[in-house]
Amino acid sequence: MNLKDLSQKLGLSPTTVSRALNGYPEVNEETRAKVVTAAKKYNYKPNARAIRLATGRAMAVGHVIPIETRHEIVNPIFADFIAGAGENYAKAGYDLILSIVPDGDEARVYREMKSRGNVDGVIVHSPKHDDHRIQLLHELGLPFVVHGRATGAELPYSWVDVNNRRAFQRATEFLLDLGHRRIALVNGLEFMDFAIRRRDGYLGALHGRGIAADPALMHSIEMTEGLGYQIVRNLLALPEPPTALLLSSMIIALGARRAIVERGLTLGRDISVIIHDDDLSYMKNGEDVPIFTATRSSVREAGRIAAGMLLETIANPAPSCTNRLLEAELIIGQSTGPLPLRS
Amino acid sequence: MNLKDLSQKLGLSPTTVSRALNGYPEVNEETRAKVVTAAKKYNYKPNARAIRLATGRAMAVGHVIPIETRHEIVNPIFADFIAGAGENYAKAGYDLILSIVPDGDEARVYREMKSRGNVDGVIVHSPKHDDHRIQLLHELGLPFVVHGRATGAELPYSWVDVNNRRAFQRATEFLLDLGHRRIALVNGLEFMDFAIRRRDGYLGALHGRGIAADPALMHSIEMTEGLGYQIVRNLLALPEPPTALLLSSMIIALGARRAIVERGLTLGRDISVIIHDDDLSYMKNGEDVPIFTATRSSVREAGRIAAGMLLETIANPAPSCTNRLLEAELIIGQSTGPLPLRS
DNA sequence: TGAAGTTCCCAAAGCGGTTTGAGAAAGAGA
DNA sequence: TCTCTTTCTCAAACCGCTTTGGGAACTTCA
Repeated sequence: MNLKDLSQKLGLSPTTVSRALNGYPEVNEETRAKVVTAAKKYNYKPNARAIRLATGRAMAVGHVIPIETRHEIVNPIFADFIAGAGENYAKAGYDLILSIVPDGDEARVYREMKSRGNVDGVIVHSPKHDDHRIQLLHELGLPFVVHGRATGAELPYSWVDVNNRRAFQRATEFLLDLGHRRIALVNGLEFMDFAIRRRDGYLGALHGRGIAADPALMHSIEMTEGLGYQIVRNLLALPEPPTALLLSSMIIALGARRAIVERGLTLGRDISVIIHDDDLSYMKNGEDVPIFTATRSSVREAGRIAAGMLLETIANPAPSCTNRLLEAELIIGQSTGPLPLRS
Repeated sequence: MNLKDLSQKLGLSPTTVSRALNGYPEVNEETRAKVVTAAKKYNYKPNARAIRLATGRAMAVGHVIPIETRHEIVNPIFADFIAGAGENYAKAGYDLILSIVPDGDEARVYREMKSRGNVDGVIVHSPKHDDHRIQLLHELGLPFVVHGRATGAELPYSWVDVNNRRAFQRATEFLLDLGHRRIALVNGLEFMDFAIRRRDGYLGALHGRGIAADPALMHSIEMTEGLGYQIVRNLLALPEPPTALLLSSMIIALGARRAIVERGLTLGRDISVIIHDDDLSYMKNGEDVPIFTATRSSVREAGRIAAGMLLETIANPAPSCTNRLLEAELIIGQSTGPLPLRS
């Protein structure tokens, strides 16, 4: 059942039927009612392919997700981010096109999306420091919103980000207030923009109290359970081990906990841990009582916001940019405590 | 730059240019070469929207991912499954359209995909026991491949699945061989098909040794860390606690480990644990040495296979069905050991 | 009564490709 | 030389919708 069939059944022209269904004012309300009920009756749904060609809009947004090449790791936060974003797309009648692309091959994909015209805009995931993709998308004229920021981009652009710097500064200060002085940082890979900001927050807090950062306590890893375990095990084996850990993700924390337990230490008593919690649906930081003290910010909410911004940009391609800086809340859990007395 | 422009520059008709680029035989090789180089020079990429309308193919595959409504949980295996599937789609020039839909609302989405024609086929995720979606997709005539199976569907259909029953039977037998008799099962929700099969495998192994299943040791939960923790904590607090655990996912296992450690027990010595490991990229079961003894099967590989099957079905819509049953390997890790002597 | 608006609907031209059916040019066979 | 193929190219139709530019019928106003 297509527009032509339907219009014939109604004894109207395709034009009128199309206008009636799309809410144009130049059609009699009585006629419109007839058309609408007929459309429902015959279960008429306009062909998406035809609409796209006729309107020149793809009615789709692209999410280009880089996959870490060496270990082929897909960042697990994507599932929740996309779940949030998807809600908005569905409401607006947009499709979500997912493209999982090896690290460094994204430029090609963006160019192709632009020239083939199968998306109206894209969400940029996992921005690196000084990310070249922003420049490219500007040149291509493809609307986009960045999840995160890319320090160093000279042109303005739209983004949604967590205040990573402040979150890690606060977390560090919280540990300092508890008396900790040897605080280790287990960060994500520090060519990622978020990781740089977190390190800055950590260093800022230490500096504010006149404490020198110890490079032996600062690590930058891919955020997996296994690496979290290894790094923390090494840290605990140091002659002067840290008394507190600042961990960039829940998954690192799971490995860290394994290392801590293995060494016979008790979380929150022998050693304090603060994590950053993206509030992933399948990996909650405790159901009622938080397990870890954490800086929390829902990545799903970020997805919702980013999608909303992108749809807005597509609908109204003004040259202006919107930014949204989300503050992480500091959740006090059971994994932090005062500096233990020397044993 | 569109087909018309390009053909004018070449002094050829759009027909010839189109045919040259699409490899039709009725065009002179010399002409074809000219066309191809010109296309490259002017960076001509055919408009995806026009191709779709003209050919009647959407050049896209839909993944409808149900979101558990109460807790809004997105199954974390999707990220890896889709990463695997995406490789195949990219090669074939297909887009991957992701649709995250509240539990139970999938039927509407499938119908809409069919009538709007924005996909050529779909992958069915998370089949339930006697899943109605299979019947629906048959009626709609939309090509599909199921990741998993749905016991009770009367018509044949294509699927890729792990041999869940055998995996859990082997795992249970392995524990029995180690002398364990009180083996607990912490399964996924048992309206999910995979969970039913796993339970059957577990029960089959017990039955094979003449051991009665104890309902107090069998649990069915949403697979989260938090619930894994709660259930295992309760199990360990029983007057006669289990000496071994069979866990349906790595994430449950993380919670289980927390409960075990909290109780002061040592994994693999005081209590044995076997998990099912989907080999998620960000949640490996140990880098070199496996942490948990596990039945392992790569969900990413399953994604690759499912995508390949679907593309095949779309290209060649024969009435036949393909099935692929993947055997999980049993990985011996450090989390299992012989039944400890009575303390 | 005639002119000027309104209101409602339609024919036709698009969007940018693919595909059909046919024709011109070149080569082969008689 | 003429006819029949084969080879290559093209004009035009088509995919299913939107959108432009009228135009008929009906009001309103002078």
